[in-house]
Amino acid sequence: MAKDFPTREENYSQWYNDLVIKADLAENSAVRGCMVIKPYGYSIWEKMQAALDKKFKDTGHSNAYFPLFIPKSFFSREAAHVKGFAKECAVVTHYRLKNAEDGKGVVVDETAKLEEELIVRPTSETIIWDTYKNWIQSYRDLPILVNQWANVVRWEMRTRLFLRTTEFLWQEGHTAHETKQEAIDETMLILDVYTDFAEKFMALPVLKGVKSESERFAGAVDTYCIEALMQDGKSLQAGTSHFLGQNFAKAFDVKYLNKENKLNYVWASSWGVSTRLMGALIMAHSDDQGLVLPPKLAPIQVAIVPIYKKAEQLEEISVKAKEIKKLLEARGISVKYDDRDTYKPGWKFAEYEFKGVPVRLAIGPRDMENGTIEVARRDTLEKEVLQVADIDRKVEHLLAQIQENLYTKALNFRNDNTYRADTWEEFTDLIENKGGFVYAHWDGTAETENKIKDKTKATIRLIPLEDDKEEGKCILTGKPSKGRVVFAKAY
RNA sequence: CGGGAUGUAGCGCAGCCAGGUUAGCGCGCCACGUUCGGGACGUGGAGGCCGGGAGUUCGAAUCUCCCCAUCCCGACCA
Repeated sequence: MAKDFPTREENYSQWYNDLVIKADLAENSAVRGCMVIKPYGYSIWEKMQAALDKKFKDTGHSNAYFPLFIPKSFFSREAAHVKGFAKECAVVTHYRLKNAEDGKGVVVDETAKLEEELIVRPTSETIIWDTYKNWIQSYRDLPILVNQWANVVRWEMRTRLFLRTTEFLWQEGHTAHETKQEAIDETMLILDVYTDFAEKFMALPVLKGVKSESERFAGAVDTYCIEALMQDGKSLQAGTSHFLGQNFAKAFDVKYLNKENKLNYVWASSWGVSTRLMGALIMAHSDDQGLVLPPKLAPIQVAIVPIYKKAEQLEEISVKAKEIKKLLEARGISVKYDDRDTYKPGWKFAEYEFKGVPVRLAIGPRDMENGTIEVARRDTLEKEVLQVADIDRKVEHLLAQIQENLYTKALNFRNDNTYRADTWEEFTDLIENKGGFVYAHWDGTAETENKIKDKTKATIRLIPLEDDKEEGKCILTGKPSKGRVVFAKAY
């Protein structure tokens, strides 16, 4: 299936593109910039959804669903918001087609023009705050802790599977609170939820921080984020959580009566992660042999391959294999027993390897005689022959070990690719020749940030939250800096 | 929207410059047989409006013009 596959060294972006397609995760569709997420890829996304959804519910949130379409006028209510999204909105102007006069196909029926155009949501703050206005009258209605799983559309000029597509899937949480502090607490709570998810499920270490003004969400007071380092030394924003202040409450006139019978604007947060996480997952762990998936997100955690010559052998092996499958499933492990006769064992080995299945078991006639089984792990590509007794416990343990190992490997990689720069020369050298995260001083102005971006293509990924604030001088202007920020080239 | 390139079988490509029988090759696909502990082999077979349209010509995948689509670079991008 995937023999001619470039190494990361040879061509990193080709490696990524080929991996996504050849591992059956997604493909380009007939619609420019929009992808088809294939069953194998989608089942990974479903696992992500399930884990995140549980975390949201466990922290008191409920799911709801708001419309795909947003009246155009809603967008202009919040000035910064419309400015940020105006350039990438799909607009619905008509609601009917008709047969073309020349009989060739259909054309837009110009008489069916919408009174007010509809925007296909690039995010849902506006429609949601217009709705919340009706839900909120008193402090007793607060907080509102709602999340929605949805698709959104942002008309991107250039797209890449999972990393940037015109339409993508995500979740967006939208909360309303009595006080500023509650809204900030919510923003930070979700940042921790995302961090925990990235580290525990994706095996992906992330940096937490706040965005500089130029990277801030359109309409937010503060945007917090988690950033992860990919194997090519570029940073990927894996999730954002915004403290919206009272911006949307004021734009949509959402007030509540407090206990003192006084009207106040509510305080808000919004937060989201998207199918972009799939890109992060792929680029964080995979190698030149293909996809590597952390056990907690792998659709198939264990593949069992029988090795046999005759039909009677297969029958005998199948009995044993199915027995093992049951034992593993009893421990909550997802298992695929692949007894297809249409592919040879070697082919199957290569396929499961390429698709990142964490553990592969092989049973052949020799094993049947010796009471053994071959166990291969995807992360290290190591193989060993174990006694089949107690195999379910051994595999369960191995899966946990793989999960741990992937995280450690990714963390070591990040540590090895995190630098400090004190001069402009050091900085440009690191950005150009090494990549990775570079901690450096910055004078705090958008102007300097932009100049650095123009000169090096590196941007401020985040301002660390609770780093020891060390004073210094801006690497570009030499002006005073209150603390180091994290620079990197980014996706 | 600028610069460059490419459209030939499901996928990847050759053929085009120097027009000429039935358009090839690899992978994949189907059937049968032998195989099966790291991507098997043999034999036979199916599959093409050569991106679309117009033109030149006795004759066009090949030459000319127009159109369409895709990819790469740039601009753009919470």
